[in-house]
Amino acid sequence: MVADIVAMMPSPTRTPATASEPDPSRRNNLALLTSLVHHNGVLSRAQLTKRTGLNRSTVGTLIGQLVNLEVVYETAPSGESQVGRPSPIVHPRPSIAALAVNPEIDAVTIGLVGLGGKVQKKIRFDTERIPTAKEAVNIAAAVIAGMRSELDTSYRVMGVGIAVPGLVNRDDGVVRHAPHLGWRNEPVAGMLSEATGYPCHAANDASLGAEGELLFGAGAGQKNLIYLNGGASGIGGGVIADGALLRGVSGYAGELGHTFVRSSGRPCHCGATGCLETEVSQSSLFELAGLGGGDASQLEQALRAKSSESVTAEVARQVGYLGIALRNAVNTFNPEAIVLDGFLGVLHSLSPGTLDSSLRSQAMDGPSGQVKIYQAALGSDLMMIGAAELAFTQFLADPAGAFPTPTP
Amino acid sequence: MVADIVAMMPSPTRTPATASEPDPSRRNNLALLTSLVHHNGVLSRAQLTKRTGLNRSTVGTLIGQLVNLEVVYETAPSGESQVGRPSPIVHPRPSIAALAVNPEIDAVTIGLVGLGGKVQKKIRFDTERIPTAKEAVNIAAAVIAGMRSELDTSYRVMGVGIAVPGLVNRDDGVVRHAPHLGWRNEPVAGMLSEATGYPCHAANDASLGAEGELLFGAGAGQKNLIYLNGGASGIGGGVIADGALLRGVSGYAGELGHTFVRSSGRPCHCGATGCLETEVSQSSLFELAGLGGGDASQLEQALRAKSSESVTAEVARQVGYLGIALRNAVNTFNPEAIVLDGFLGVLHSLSPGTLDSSLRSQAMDGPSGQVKIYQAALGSDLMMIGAAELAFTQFLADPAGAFPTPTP
DNA sequence: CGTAATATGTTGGATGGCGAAACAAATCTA
DNA sequence: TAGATTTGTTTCGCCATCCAACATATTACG
Repeated sequence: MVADIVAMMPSPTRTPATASEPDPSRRNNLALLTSLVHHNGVLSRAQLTKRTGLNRSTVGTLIGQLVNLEVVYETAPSGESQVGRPSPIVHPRPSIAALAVNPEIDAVTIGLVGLGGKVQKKIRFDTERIPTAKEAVNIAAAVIAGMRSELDTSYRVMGVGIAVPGLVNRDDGVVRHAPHLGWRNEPVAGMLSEATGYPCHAANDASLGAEGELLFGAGAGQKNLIYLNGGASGIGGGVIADGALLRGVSGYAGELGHTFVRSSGRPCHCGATGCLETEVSQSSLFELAGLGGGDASQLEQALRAKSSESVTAEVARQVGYLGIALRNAVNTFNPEAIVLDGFLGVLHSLSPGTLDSSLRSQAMDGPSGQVKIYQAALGSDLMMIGAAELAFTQFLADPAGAFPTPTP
Repeated sequence: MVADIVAMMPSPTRTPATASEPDPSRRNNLALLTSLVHHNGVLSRAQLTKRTGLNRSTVGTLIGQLVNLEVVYETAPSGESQVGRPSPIVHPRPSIAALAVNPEIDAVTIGLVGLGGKVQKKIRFDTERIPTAKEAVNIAAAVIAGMRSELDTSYRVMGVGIAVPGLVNRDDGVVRHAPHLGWRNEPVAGMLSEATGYPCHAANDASLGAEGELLFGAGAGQKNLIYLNGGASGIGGGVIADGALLRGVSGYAGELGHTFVRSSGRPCHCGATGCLETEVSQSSLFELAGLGGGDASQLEQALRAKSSESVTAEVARQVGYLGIALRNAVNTFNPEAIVLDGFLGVLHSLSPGTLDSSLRSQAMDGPSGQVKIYQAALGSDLMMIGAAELAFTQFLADPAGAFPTPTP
């Protein structure tokens, strides 16, 4: 129970080589408490004291400030009581909110997520054809404009997060290349910021999925996890290492969909051959299932119903390649958990144990020892939560700082 | 600049609270300064002020403390002077030192490294046969015992770091499996600590190599780099992500030597097939070069002298597989630099540009855009420096804390 | 049913590190 | 030689935190 977060202790494993840039994991204690409440939902003041390692009195004054700032509120102690004076419960205020935008090949989804990670609102706007960046921004801006009066009266919106299936430079919000959307060098964050007046940030969808699963989903509490999502637009990946999202120098890290899994494999749109994404795709599964379209759960049902030799063979083939990619990832990252989303989760669920045993036999003893494979837990809310987290980041780092005021 | 990181900021940590110790933020900043001086060698006080973002006066008092603690010393300003009052130069005291131990299949090397990263002493003890863990510990203990009087009079030894070619659990110092040494579940850190009285820590050699190159070598200043070392005992890897070594849940991360590079490849000792380590090895290169043994630079010379079709073909074959592994790594990590050591550096040097162009064509545009490939810079000192860093870690996190006193 | 034990909130005071400002020192420029 | 510039030094005030003592709310127990 001794806090994994402790007041004012330098991390012994990370001695900063250069102090020229602020370490983003360092926060003041106000931020620490806000993050705890946001990510864990409901905690008593006593629990917060234990988790932070701060003094009772300090936590008292800090919570007082957060109450004044209307970031959290306290309620009477819960029914289940122990010996001693009951401790009030601290809740995140869902009226502190962030907007989330997720453009896909057939729709643009806009969501509103409150502090604490609950999706308050989700609007899916189906598009006739693949939206251009401009169209996606226009759609998002229009939907947000429609919500505007409600947002202004009932919420404090901290910003907008955009989850894009492609390479995104998180620092400047430019989509470098989103192959399935056909976007190149689109400054979506800037465009949407211009259109709405809110501060906007963009990132890769799978990276945000990884963060969402880390904080609120199947991987909650883990510090090292790999998230892999399989959808119509290929396979995206996000990696959490030591509690933080792996970003790389430009924020492009985590492209596990392009892991090499087959010699003389088919050419991939990325320019290489034998990528996981080209060998493992959901289209053939949908065909075998006799479905024209649909989501992962429909696919799973249809494949289970239609179990035949050809289905079994194709599933086995895809699981085999997935196993190779996972073996690599496990040897590379030594994670505690692998979270599979979309049709990759279906593959795992259809042949339970196959991936596990494939990992045990292929990956090295040490790294593979503790790995567990999960199916993703958050479903369609995941992208909203992950994208909103992007918009919350700045606020969580400084909850007492100036609240951004939209200037449309 | 950075002012906000330092003052009165806690940092989330994975270590339990030693709540009894006071003044955590001062310790933080002391640690910051000590690390800067250690890793950058020589800096003026003015530079330290800029780098840390701390106030002039604060840096003054902190440096004063470090001088009192005999961690650093100041000298007169350097000759090259600008407008304004010259700023004294701060040097790390090399008498603050750490011991380094590196067992290999044919030798055990023991080194002494001073604060600032300079190798003060290096003793290579050749062994008749592959040393057992016990033998390696005995050798190291004996050599250290021989140095003991000098250590006690002229140095303050912060501990011992052991670099082991294999899977090492950094937390408990147990070598899980070192295939080429034939070690399994050997608590080397505990054994050596028992034998010498110094606090001992162990880690994977390539991981430590990565840290060494990051802090003092070819990758100095980078925040995202991949280090790959090819030696007689296979291929080891270490990854620096966002300025910190990638460890994974048990510290086994970074095993890039077992990246999948070939379908239906040869079986590897790790249990899988098609590993980089089985397809790319130095033994065939040594054969072609007509050498029975030797180091990387000898190999390079011999291969250059003996250039023939068979040499060219084998080099091309190995570079091809290395390219696949690097492509994976680049897509996964989006690093700024790749540092190749040992015979992998030779491969790169023999066919300059091949790896680069192979990366540009295979890896994705975004991630590969900024990558540069380097040959390792530190040579045989690297392991000493990396291992010593392991022993310095605790000291760097709390330079004012209790200095460990050996109790033999 | 009342007292003890336990856990936690609350308050006031003490601590200690840091930044700001004013001043001093050392160098370059003109 | 005077001014500009940069940096070390000193003093002072701030403020987040911890500590200790006290208050409060609940369970445990006779």
